[in-house]
Amino acid sequence: MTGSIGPPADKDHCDLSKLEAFRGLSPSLIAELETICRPMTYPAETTLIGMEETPEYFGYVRRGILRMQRIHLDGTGQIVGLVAEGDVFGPLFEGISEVAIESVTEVSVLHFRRGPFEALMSRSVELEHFMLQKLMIDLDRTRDWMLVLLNRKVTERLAGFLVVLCIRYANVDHLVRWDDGRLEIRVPISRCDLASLLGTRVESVSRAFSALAKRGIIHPKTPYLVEVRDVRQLLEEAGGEIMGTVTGLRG
Amino acid sequence: MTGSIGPPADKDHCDLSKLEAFRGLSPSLIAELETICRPMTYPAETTLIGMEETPEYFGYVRRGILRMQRIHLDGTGQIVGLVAEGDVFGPLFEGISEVAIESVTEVSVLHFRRGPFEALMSRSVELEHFMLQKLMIDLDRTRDWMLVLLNRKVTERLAGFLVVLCIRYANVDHLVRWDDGRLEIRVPISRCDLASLLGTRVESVSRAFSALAKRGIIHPKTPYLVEVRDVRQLLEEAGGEIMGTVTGLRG
DNA sequence: CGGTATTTTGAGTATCGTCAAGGCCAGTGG
DNA sequence: CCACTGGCCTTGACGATACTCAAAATACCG
Repeated sequence: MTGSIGPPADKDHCDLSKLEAFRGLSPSLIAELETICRPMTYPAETTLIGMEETPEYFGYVRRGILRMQRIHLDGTGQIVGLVAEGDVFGPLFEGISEVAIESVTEVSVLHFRRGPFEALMSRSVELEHFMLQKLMIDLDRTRDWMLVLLNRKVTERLAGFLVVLCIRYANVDHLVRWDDGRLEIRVPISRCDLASLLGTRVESVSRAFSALAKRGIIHPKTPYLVEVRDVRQLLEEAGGEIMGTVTGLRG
Repeated sequence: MTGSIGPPADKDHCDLSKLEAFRGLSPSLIAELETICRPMTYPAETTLIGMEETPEYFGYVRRGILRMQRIHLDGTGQIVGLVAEGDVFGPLFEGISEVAIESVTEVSVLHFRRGPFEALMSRSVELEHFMLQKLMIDLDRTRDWMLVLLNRKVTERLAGFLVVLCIRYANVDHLVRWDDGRLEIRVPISRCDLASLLGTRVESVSRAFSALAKRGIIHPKTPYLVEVRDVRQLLEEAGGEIMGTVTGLRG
């Protein structure tokens, strides 16, 4: 066979129609998006977008974990959220980024060039509507995370983190696995980052893991792999009834 | 003079063009919005929107303070945010409300009936764009508030609350007053609500006020009126450099 | 297998939560 | 007008939790 038949083997081509996040968009819009889209890969611990910077692109995560981080003047950083497969990141419009976006693991992302993307958004009601819905989801998730942070005990916040992880990334990146009725969670970040995310210290996070383990709620196999032994108790620890209605929890 | 000349003295008429939040919208869109708008007043401690409910309207606050609250099954509530003059509230589209909206003080709001409002939004790109920007602001503010909650000490979270109050509501509702170089803040909620908002207990909030007062940073005149004596130290306590870039702080 | 970084554990101190008591203010009724 | 009352705020005392510093144990990487 000389000359293939399918689409050209353009290494920069992005097939958006296969991605869950873009499901429902019209083929023509997807085609237009694909023209301003470029796949990129970054190693772990890389700054994709600095703080107070107007990046050249708007991003979509295909694989890997990133953290949203507020950098203080003294160099220390405060993690304010994670970005995972299927999430989008980066400020819309002229806005400067309020947070830095850094890779935790190696990441594979799609870049949408800002200028063309925003131009397309002003032309396409469909895209603007799409972004509005993404924003609403983001807002809901941020509010949900706020509820986790409002827990007073570290064990409660840790439990909340694990629950949120299960709910948001149930079928993502092999983060959560239902293994014959046992729930296994891959903790995607270091204890240090987790401490920052939960608003506490590394030692307290470690003690919280130990405390939940001693109560038989979880069983940490390695620092990055946790088996949940009692989902009900975990939910209760995470704030109980609250989490029953968390965005995205169905069933 | 028999028969007035100006607009009809319709008591239900809303003059949106005078409201800061609607600045920039085209006259025709404002006119359309005015037709589906109705002014309402509620006494303090009233539930405007219950949890898990699809309200009949979308709201805009003209005067007063409301709280967003998550109600648990056991009847206790967790406050997740405040809504003040110029803010909008209520879920868009079919979404059920994730939080209850309750008045703290007597409030004067504008109702926009959901059906017509959403219909107008799908017709008017301008309105959809407007709502998208409102959502982005909301998201930024929620992230800012998250930073406040990530502070470990109650005094720091209280300082953060006061700073956020100054920044967001600088020229609203007489909440903040620059009195001859002295800054006076009206605390719009009870200690009990404040404790819930900060993720702590009433007693700790009270102690935090006392601690900041003893250090000369603030001077509580009444429980609901605080004079800030050292803005710099207050900012530092609130998280220092972080708050320097908080959304809306300019200059 | 060794070296390094990360994680966990330990001990002492600071902060917070809990329970209890007291103070302040507004509204009520004598 | 004043005492009474109830709600809210503040303060005190004590136990629980978290932070700090230090050291040990474990995991990770070549």
